[in-house]
Formats: sequence, C-alpha cells, structure tokens
Amino acid sequence: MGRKPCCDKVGLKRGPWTIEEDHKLMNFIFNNGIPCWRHVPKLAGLLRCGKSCRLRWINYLRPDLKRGCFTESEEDEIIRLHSQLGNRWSKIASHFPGRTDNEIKNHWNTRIRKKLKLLGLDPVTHKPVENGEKNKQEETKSEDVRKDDEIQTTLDGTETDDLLNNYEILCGSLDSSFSKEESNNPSMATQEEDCLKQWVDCVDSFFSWDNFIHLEEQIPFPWL
DNA sequence: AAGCTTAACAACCGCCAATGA
DNA sequence: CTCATTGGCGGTTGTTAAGCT
Repeated sequence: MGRKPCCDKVGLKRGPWTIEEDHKLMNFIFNNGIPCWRHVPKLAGLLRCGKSCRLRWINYLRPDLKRGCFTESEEDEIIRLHSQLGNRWSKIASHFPGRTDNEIKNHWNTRIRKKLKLLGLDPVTHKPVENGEKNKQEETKSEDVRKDDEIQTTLDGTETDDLLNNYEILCGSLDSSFSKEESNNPSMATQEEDCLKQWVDCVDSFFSWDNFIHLEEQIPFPWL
C-alpha cells in the first residue's frame, strides 16, 4: 500500500497557472485569509489541489515577495549561508525577506553552483576541488558539468586564484558579522510593511472588491 | 526562418514532522 | 498510544523564452 495522495487528482488542473486562477486565489485569500489549504480550492472555485494553491501563493502571489534579480550581495550571502546550512533552503530563505526558498534554490542550481565550479570550488563542501577527487568525479560526471570544466580551463591560473582569494576573503569577513543579524531586524520589518502597503494599493486599484463583499453570505465557511 | 540547445523559473512529487481526534 | 490529516521542505521535472547554428 502506498501513501495516500494529498488530494484526489481526478479532474484537477495541472501545469502553469492562468491569470484568472491567480485572481481567484488572491481574491479568496484577501477576503478570507488562509483557513485550511485543503478547502481553499473548492471555496475559491479552483480546480487545483490545496497543495498547489499553497505553493502558488507562497512562491508567486504573496504580497511581500521581492521580485527581480538577486544582487551580488544577496548571492554572496546565499553562498555563505549555504556553506553553513547546506541545502536547507527554507532556513536560508528566512534570511532574505521577500525571497522564497524555491527562488533561492533555483538561483543556486542555475547560477551559483556554476559560479562556484568556475572558482574551482565544490558547491557541496565549498572547498577547493582536489585533483584526485576531480579525477574520480571525471568518470561519472555528466556532459553539462564537463562543459563547465571546459570553461574553467579557459581561465588562466592567476585569474582562478584571484577569484578564489576573493571568495575566501568574503566568507571570512561575513562570518564575524553573521548570526546576530536575523530577519526580525526592525528596519527589515518596516521595509516589508512598506512593500506590503504599496502592493495592497496596487491590488486595490486592480480588483473590483465589490464583487466579493457578499462572498461570506454565499459560501458557508465552516470556520466562521 | 527553422531547428536545436541552454538557462531560468514554475510547478509537481514524495517524504517527514507536527498536530489533533 | 495510534492513526489520519495537514503543512512544509527539498529534490526533481516540465515549460518556455532566449540565444545560437
């Protein structure tokens, strides 16, 4: 007997979310909060499973999300946190208000990992890759990794050394300041609040909330 | 212009821990 | 205590746009 699925997948929509679906989910959450993800799809009129709704909200629709590219300092911080926490993306994400674990994980897998490889560093251990280890890895590694190495060989030795030094300096300098600066920093909280206000204003001008005023009367919410 | 490859990101899947009945 | 349910997490896959040949 396998594990029971999180929901009955029959008749449920999958794949990319449409704008209409996003609107339905956002409208529902703004008006009702998040009572129980399992009930959200039905109450919001969505043919998705609750888990999918939760993911969409957390990774894409949440008002406090900070969209856009990662800055250099953010990347450096991710590298440093990853060296301490490993693949605990949610923990890492908690240090970046407005960023999601999925976003950071994707960024790590598509960019930062390659960057570290170019520096001659093992993305898992954050230590320089030994020649012996390199040979061992050589036997099993995939084509894409091989391409990364080809690029690396185009960098001359001094360039690689410089990059490596910079990385070590960076990690060293940041290590001392870390651990006391957590996400409950008051200035960060204010930033988040401002961001939220802006976003709510934006959404207010976008939606016709009047259509949802009587939602409560139409749907019997069990938690009310 | 068409086809192919790659990079970036969104979404899904399966597992696990917490919680409540 | 046991079991079912739920939310959260990390790994992986799918999709698509951009770049290249």
